[in-house]
Amino acid sequence: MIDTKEKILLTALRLFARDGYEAVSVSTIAGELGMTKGALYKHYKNKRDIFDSIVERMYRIDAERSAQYDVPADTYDADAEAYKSVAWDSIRSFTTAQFVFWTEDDFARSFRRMLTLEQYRNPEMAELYHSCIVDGPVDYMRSIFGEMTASGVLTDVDPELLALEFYSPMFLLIGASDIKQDRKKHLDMLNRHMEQFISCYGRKEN
Amino acid sequence: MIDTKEKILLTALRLFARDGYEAVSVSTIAGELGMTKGALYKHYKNKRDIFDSIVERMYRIDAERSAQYDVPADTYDADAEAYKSVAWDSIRSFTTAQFVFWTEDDFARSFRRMLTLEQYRNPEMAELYHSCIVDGPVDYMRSIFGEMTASGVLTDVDPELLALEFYSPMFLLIGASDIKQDRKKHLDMLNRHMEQFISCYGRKEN
DNA sequence: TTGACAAGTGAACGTTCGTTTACTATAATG
DNA sequence: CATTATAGTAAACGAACGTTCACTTGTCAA
Repeated sequence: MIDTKEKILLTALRLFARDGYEAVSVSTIAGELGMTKGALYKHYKNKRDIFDSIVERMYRIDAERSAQYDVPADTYDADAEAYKSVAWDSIRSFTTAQFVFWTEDDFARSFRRMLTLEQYRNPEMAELYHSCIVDGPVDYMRSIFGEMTASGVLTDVDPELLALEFYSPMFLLIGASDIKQDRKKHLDMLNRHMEQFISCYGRKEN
Repeated sequence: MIDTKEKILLTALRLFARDGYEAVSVSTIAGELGMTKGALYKHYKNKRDIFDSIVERMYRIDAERSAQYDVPADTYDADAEAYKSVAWDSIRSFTTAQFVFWTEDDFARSFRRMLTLEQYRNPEMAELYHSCIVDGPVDYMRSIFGEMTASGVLTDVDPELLALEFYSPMFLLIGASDIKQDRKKHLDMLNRHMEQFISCYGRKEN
């Protein structure tokens, strides 16, 4: 089979995401694929090589997604009222897309869980974990809110605090989705949170 | 030494919290204490017994803390304005105490990290993790906010949404404290969040 | 047809795992 | 003083670990 290497990577990721890297044996990965562990070494030079390939893959996926979502936001030449609704709309859809990505996309969901399990052993994984789903998103929202405050679309509360208020419910709901798979309810809570946030901090008028 | 059993428990917890249960060997635990692994079996019948003792210990600690913090809140016989400030003050101090507990108390902090690492393997650990630091606190705040809304001290937004808005920043900051040990900043953010929350949702007048 | 190569088997490697056992030193108890 | 319990060591157990290797296929190009 031509995509055996891919199957190994995905199976290993699924197991790493449940049990942690150390707790998953090469035999188990091979067993899940109906082959012997010796065969794995035709595709990866060792167990760590599989792990590294997973991380490398995620870097690639993340780069592609960033490129896709980096609308330069230079389109605020229209009137203020239009800019306002466009800004909130794009925040809404971006946030929802991020939530769906981290909770429903098989690779991203497993990768996030794997990072969760590796964060305390490996400083590099800790850094990656936080830049992906803790500090990273908060910093990103802070920079957006900073611009919006400057444009007068937001009340002038400290953007860092606003970013925390905005993102942390999403962070909690992502974690909650790992156990209760009540997708509808979590998405609903996320949307209600965003509306609440906008009604609290979005400026009604100029 | 009379408290060897205690030292074993604390050392094992510290290692479990960093590497995960499976990745910690009995030899390593013994080695950290300067003894051979055979000696461990004079105190615990096997490795799992150490883990179970840790969980049992946390149950005990949690029960003691609940008993201590369960002020029956039956003291809202004073005038509304006084009740209001008393309610917010106790929420503030309770929240801060919880944050300090989960981020600075050695046992609680390690236990929380251990649960984080075990949550995907063991449904019982998943349940415990969420009841301790995800759904549990949210549900608790929801019931408090429900009462407060009924008393007219809070705007009548859905208490479940309010609980999410209130607790999730604390949840994120607890996680953030695991890497950046910027204790002052996290406590500061938590306090600013609470003031922001109160100014948003606390009724200024009756 | 032949030869090279890719992919998988199964056994073996040395190491480490959790656990048990025989034994020893120390300290408390009759 | 004799004895019994406690807390430790050191060695061994079988099983599982990651990894390697000789060997067998099947496929495809020369």
